[in-house]
Amino acid sequence: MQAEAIKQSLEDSGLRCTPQRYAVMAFLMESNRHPTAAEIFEAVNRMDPRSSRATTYNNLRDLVQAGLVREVAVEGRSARFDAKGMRHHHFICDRCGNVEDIEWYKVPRPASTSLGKRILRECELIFRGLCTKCAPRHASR
Amino acid sequence: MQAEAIKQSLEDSGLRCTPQRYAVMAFLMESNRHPTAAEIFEAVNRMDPRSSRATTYNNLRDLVQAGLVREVAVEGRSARFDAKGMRHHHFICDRCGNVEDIEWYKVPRPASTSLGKRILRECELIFRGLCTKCAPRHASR
DNA sequence: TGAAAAAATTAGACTAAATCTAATATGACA
DNA sequence: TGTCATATTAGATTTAGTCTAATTTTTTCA
Repeated sequence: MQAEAIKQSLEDSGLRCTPQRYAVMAFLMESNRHPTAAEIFEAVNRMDPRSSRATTYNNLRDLVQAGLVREVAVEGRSARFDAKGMRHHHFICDRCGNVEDIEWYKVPRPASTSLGKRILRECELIFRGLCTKCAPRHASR
Repeated sequence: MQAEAIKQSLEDSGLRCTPQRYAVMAFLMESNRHPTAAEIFEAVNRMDPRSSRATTYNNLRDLVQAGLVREVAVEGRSARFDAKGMRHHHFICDRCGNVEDIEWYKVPRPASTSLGKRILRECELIFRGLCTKCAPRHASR
């Protein structure tokens, strides 16, 4: 189950699976937003293991170094993080500033396939600087 | 000349062309990196007009609001800015974290044209999350 | 085992970026 | 010129993040 998987991936990366470290990972895995370090700190401390600010920041640093967590650049003042399970790129919309995940395709697809068509549509949005939510409404700008 | 153009664009946006405001704009126009607010503050104060920290931040805020300057999201702790002359999107490389400007195309081009080809190539890089500098070296990852 | 060493955690001090505040200066215009 | 809105200022405050030195936990290995 999940718990074992987290423990495993920590150890595969040469990190001990401490309660505090585990809690950070678990929270990041179940969260689909991109929480700030402060939010993670708060969430982890809402229930058990208790983790000081320093430990939370240290663990985030270690997890990023190990490649298990990615630091995401966003519009705003504080760095945000997300669990790096699937490969995706972070796209920031020009208009609303939201971060949108874009799948990472290992191999370019021909434009004739349906995946190829989807990719092309996404490309179009990227070059307009608009996320999928903003694009339809401003197609003509 | 430049000075007049800046004055004009400030006034077109309903902003008075104060010495401090002008200095920020002028510095951003001539700079091709994406300086931080602190760097802008320092640069503006190296020579004349003198601008307090609060004013520099206020002016940056106003310029962004007016659409003359854009706040750029980067990997790191402090927000960065650039003059928004040409429309381009900011792409952050997965590997090196650098910000790369990507032109903003108003209209999608057919893949048969040479511009179309270039766009497709750029799309490919984006979906790999790599900037042009990193992509060739890691094409096979 | 259990003593010594290594790794992790902690509270709280510190730093730096950005914002806020309240006082003062400047420019627009009747 | 006098009045009013706008802009600027110094410096205090807030907030995210880092650092430090002491303590706790885990590992190692005699």
